[in-house]
Amino acid sequence: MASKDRILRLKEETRCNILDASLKIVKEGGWDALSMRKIADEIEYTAPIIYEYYSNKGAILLELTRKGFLLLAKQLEEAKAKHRLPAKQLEAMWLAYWDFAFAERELYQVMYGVETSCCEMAKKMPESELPTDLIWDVIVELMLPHVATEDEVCIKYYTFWSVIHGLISINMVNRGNSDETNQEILKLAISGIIKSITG
Amino acid sequence: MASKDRILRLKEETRCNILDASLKIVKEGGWDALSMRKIADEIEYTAPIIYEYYSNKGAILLELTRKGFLLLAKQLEEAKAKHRLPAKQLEAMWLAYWDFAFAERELYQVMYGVETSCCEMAKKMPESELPTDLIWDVIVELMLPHVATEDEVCIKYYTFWSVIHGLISINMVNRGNSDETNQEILKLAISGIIKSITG
DNA sequence: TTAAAAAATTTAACACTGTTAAGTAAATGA
DNA sequence: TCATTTACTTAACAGTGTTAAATTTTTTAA
Repeated sequence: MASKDRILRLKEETRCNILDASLKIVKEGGWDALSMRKIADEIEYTAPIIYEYYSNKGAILLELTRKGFLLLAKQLEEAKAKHRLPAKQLEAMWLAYWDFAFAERELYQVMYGVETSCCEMAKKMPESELPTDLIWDVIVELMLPHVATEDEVCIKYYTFWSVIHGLISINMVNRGNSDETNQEILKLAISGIIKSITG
Repeated sequence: MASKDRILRLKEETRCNILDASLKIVKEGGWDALSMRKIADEIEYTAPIIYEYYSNKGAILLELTRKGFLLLAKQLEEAKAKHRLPAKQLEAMWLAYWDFAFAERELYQVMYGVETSCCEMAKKMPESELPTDLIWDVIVELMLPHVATEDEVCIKYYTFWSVIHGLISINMVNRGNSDETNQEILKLAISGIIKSITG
């Protein structure tokens, strides 16, 4: 029965269409815009049909997450293949990682739990700059007697902030390391940047 | 009319109770568990009453966010006050930042857009370790001829990952820096860590 | 004290969400 | 052609944020 095969192929296609439709909706309106009924609209079915292909909404997110990791891995391999020296490879891979995050912004968000909605919220809130200012001032003082430009301090500040916020995020989203490991990474990173300032 | 004052005081108290109730619910069941009706239950009113105090749910989140920034700033100041040398102050402040993130996990999440729901999702997905493994291998190779232990590579890997994921998150949630600044931070951080490996 | 006005609070409703069960239409097999 | 399976839709439930109307309570004025 070749018709069985045809039907199986159609089913696989619909499974794929659901993922494509989901990603399309998310790219147009963000993760909040994604709903089962909108997906159904997009693939020209009604909502309950989707449950024939994915057990629930979470399973769709999970599948998109998986696709994201595979795509990222592929791009890391390509970046690596362009160089011979490990140092160059490593640099190229992290730059590829960076590019992936913004080229596939929505995938990166679901892969690593980067919130999307609170974007415009934290802005326009003066209190949000309080912690920044406090640390900023100490960095300026640490660089004395050299009078640092805005850009110089900015780079130092964001390097500090990135490594610490990154480590926090990673640990919060998929609690990764042991406490000792975290503390070691933290202290090494902090003292490293401080040394790069004091020379 | 002193009764006016009393009423105003009661109103202010209810405003505060709403925030307290919200945070309690979130601490018990995560951000997904927070709903207007549950808040109303907690303060022993019905849902529409809340709109007399906050224009919508977002305004409540915003107020909690503000409280978070104020509390963080306070703790940073306290950390700073414990030291004289700017280098020691800076270290203490970042460690205080770290402590705040986990002591006030829910506040940190809403302040900086750290997703909460996808926690158990990315786990148990083998593909999620693909990018990690790829980069891990190159780090091992870069450290040759020294044969690195698991822990040594782990620290290097997470330092890389933290600074880059952190910078990505910061830019995604409240798009901060210019492209040039980001690239500069990125390249400096990457080459810095690579140098710390190759010596 | 009582009637009227104002404030406080609740009930009901709307449009949406994910999800399930029941019903209907279409395709398939004998 | 008839029966059975498959495909699909409609209807419903419990939940969400939010608004308007109805109701109760409190305050004010006569």
